[in-house]
Amino acid sequence: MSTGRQRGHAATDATDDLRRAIVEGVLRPGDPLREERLAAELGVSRNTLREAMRTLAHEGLIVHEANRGARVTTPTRASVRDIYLVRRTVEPPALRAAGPDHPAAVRMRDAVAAARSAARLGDWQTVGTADLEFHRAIVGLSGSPRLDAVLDSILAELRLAFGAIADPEFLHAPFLDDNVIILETFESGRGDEAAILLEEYLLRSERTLFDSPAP
Amino acid sequence: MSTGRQRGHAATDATDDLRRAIVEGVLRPGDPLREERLAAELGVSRNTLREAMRTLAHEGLIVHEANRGARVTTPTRASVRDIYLVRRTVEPPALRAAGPDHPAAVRMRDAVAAARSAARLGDWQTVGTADLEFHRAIVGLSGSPRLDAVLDSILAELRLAFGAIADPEFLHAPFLDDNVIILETFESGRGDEAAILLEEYLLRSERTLFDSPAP
DNA sequence: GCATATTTGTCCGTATGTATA
DNA sequence: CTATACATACGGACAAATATG
Repeated sequence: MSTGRQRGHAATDATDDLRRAIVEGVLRPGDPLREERLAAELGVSRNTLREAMRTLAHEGLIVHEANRGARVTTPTRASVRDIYLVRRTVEPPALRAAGPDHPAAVRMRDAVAAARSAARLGDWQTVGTADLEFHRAIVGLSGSPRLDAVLDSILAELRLAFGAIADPEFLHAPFLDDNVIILETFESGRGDEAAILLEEYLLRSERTLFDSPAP
Repeated sequence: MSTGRQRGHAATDATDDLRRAIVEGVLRPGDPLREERLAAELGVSRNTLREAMRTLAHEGLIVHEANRGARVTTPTRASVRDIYLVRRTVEPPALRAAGPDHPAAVRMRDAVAAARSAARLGDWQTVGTADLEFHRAIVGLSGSPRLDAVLDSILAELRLAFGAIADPEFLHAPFLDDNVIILETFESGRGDEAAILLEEYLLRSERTLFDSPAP
């Protein structure tokens, strides 16, 4: 997983690479981000790396301590609770406001399909990705680039918290059917009902995360 | 507006200075941000300035064009509409979920008081600031640092859009009483009702902005 | 408690590429 | 089409803060 692609804007590429490394767990919560070392690893200068780190700090994936550099953010119970509060605030209204003929609805269908087939193969990593894509698609119904950005940032943080949990099957398996039901309810025109189901889903999902070993 | 204060972290200070300059209209929408010039003006190096610009780009106050540098974001009808959609999504639920004994409620009271007394003096600039503080306080009821951050960013963008309008009295005067009523309704324990009033307020406020000369 | 090694925070000089007069 | 201005990016430097032996 290194070269080959056409690397464009160095700072943006470094941001993306570093974000991926954090979200995929290559860099773990609490890990210090040494500038010299990291810059060499990403193939950019220290200045460019620092630009990338600013962005990720703004996204909440890393935290700066004065004169002590940056570390990968350590998720806490409070931050997970907050993330789910944001999700409950942002996701259900999108289902309420849009109709089933909305163009973004196909994204929802595709995501559910991808999650189901990955689950049959036992690929829980992919199930997780598809699950998050499903919820991104829901917010996509609102047609708001700003709400999209909020959810992207929030879900990246959540994946960071997921990383602290060993067993992704335990995390995603119970909710596959929920997504299907939410989708079907929405597609049958009962957006309000789908929104309520989604809210319940989010409450249960949060509880699952809290009842798990790590955080 | 220059020295005197104790300047700490240069990058952070530069970010704050630049944000202020944009939000207060010293730099106007579409203005190019020349690195050499701006860095000198802010008293930092170009590298440090670039870190600051990354943050502001993430906040939506400036936009980068590849190899052509950054400019102050030009608000559009679409962006104003989106900003209000986010506000309607985030603000009313906060009123619904919290009770009138919530500690953040005093912020609401203070903001309303400040707006009223500034209005008596005809200081519409201050009225505007207090108005936004009122809505920040509402979201503060939710106790969510992430929703706070969302609203901060959104309202900074909105102030940028306000800047395009000549007459702040026209913009804020009609809504002074709304805030008072929303506050009273909330304090009497009718949070749901207050949320509905707030939603209507936001719809009217958006329309006022659209009916105004500039955007 | 002190001397030393690391690391950040910051700045400068400069090379390269891209857009514009 | 050439010249100019500018953004992008790199590498080196150094003081100050911090960790380490």
